[in-house]
Amino acid sequence: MSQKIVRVVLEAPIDKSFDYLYQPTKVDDAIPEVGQLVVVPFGRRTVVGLVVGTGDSSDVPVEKLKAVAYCFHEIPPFDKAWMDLCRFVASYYHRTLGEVAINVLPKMIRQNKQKSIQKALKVIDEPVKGSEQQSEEVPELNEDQRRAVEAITATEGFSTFLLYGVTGSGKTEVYLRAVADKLASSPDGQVLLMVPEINLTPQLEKRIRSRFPREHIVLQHSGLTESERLRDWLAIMTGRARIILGTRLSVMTPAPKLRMIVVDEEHDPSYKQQEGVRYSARDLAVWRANYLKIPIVLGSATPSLESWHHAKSGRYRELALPERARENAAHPEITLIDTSKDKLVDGLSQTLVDAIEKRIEKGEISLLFLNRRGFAPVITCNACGWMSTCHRCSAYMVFHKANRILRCHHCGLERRIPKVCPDCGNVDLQALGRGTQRIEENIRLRFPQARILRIDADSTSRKGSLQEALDAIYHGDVDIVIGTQMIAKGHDFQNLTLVGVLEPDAALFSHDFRAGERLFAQLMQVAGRAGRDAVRPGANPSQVLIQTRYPSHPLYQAMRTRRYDAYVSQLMDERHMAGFPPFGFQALLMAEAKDISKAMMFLQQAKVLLGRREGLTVSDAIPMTIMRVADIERAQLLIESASRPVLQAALTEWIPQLRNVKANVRWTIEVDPLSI
DNA sequence: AGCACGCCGACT
DNA sequence: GTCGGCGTGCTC
Repeated sequence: MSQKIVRVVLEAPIDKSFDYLYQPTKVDDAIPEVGQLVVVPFGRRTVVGLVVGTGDSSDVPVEKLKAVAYCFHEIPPFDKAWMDLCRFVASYYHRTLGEVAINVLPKMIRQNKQKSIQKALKVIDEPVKGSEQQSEEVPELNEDQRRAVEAITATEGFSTFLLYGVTGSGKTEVYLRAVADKLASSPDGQVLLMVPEINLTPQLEKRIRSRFPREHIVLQHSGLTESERLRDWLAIMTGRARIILGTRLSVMTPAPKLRMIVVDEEHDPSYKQQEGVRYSARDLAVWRANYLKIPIVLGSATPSLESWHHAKSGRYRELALPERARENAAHPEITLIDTSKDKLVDGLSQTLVDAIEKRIEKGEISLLFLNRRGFAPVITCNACGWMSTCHRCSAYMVFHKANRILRCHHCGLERRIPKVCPDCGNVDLQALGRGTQRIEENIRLRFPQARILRIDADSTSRKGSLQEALDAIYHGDVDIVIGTQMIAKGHDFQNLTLVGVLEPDAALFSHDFRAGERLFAQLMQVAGRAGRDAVRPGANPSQVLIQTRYPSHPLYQAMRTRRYDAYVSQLMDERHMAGFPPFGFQALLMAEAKDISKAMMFLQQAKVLLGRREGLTVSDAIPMTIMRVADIERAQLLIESASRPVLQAALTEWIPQLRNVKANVRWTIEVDPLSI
């Protein structure tokens, strides 16, 4: 009996494996091992699957068994560590193993493009041609940097470091030294360096390549062509690639000799996958490091509250870089413009207009930062500053235009919009965060002679257009740059000496409890765009002007004094009181249907199924106004617990029951949602 | 997830 | 009389 049974998982929401027969076709065709990729017939189609077990018998009647169509023998089987990573992701985010494991593979493999795979395998066999010498000079470390590097390199086994330092404090140099140390002490080891968005930080790749000219360095991000992605992925999984520089998706690469992980800008929301399997790449990186017993470095000027919390509790080791690495690198001067005194005219204060004029005269560039991210509007009183808060959970209630009501996205409470301000009786209640569209037109009117450049998702959709725009700034071909958060990251520009922040307040009073944390991070980053080496002959220091109605708000005060820690401790208190992360854990059940009532009915049924549980809070079903596609309506149910195990146990029991509900809605569970 | 099968409404 | 809507069930 030479026929073997192989158990295979497939990319489908079916939580079981399927058995197949395997008959060797050639003499050298070995039986597939656990971790091997195979191609199998499944229903009417042929799909790629992952072998999770082998055996001599099956519970399925032999006549029902089909044969494995093809085994990827040329690709080594995945190791146990990678399989366990996928298993963890599947269980934590409540997906099937097949969905996770197959979903993270390069498209070329998922689609079984054998010719391309053969070609890529040939390419990675060729020796890497690196340049001969190190072209970048290695900078001296300051005292704090040296201490950080020593702490990291002295570590054996698992440890999470939080490298906390402002822009310009030299975090990158610490990463590079630690990487150099790891690669030297582990001749066949690999290191993974994660960044939020690689196309915005091309200079990091350059710097790594010149620092490690002889090493095999590969990229993993969604901007690569499919054949590049495949080639580099194979170089990783065969252990040839030594340095992996990638975005969130690189956390799932099957590096067999991983010795260290770095997560730069660990607070950045783009580490959260927002489609398919909605994982947090930062959290998975920590899990992976723990599993592999290797060190991991999380770096940020504005750490996430989760990481901050762990650093304070001693679970992470905090390494602070309080100083700027280069002595002549001055901080830009941050000034708050009180818009209750300096009134906005179509979004611009006189102080800002004057400042821009001055820069144009001197031939310097102004950057106007517009935080246009889709905030659901909160109702506010212009006279006394009252806000539409939910009296049940102290979150902000959101204005729903369609039926003209206020709704709390946290508990589901609904309320009529008050006709007058409940605090002062003023009749002039407004939706906060409106009117940003007019600002750009207004700027063009005010500065008709200025060369104005707009940088946002629309204006940079064409490949290379962002680079062109950045080049224009670099060469001084513009006077005023107007941009969204895209421009907050990446290069700093010598001749960019003024940063104006136009409408930041909406984020202060967002229904999204993470908005304040994110705004702070963004403002710090955008402030860093102003020329850092401000000590040029005869130059004034760069200036950051923030227009706000609430200059005494702790966020802005912390901004002005650069004391993130002061603001964080206030945020921590708020989160603690509300039971929000990092003090509580959340999951969202989201339902989509053509008819909102269908989605709502499904969620109500789901809530009944979940029942009442000790330590678990379940909101009402909440209809959402943010609709992705026309004709599709969304609603959601929020599940919270102070205990992760309690939340996870409830989800594990609940989800199989949900699968049996026949309500004809699309639904997904999101664990640890970024916003609710 | 796909994909087929199956049972009820407006069309050549 | 058929074409096609989407509810239901299965895939080794």
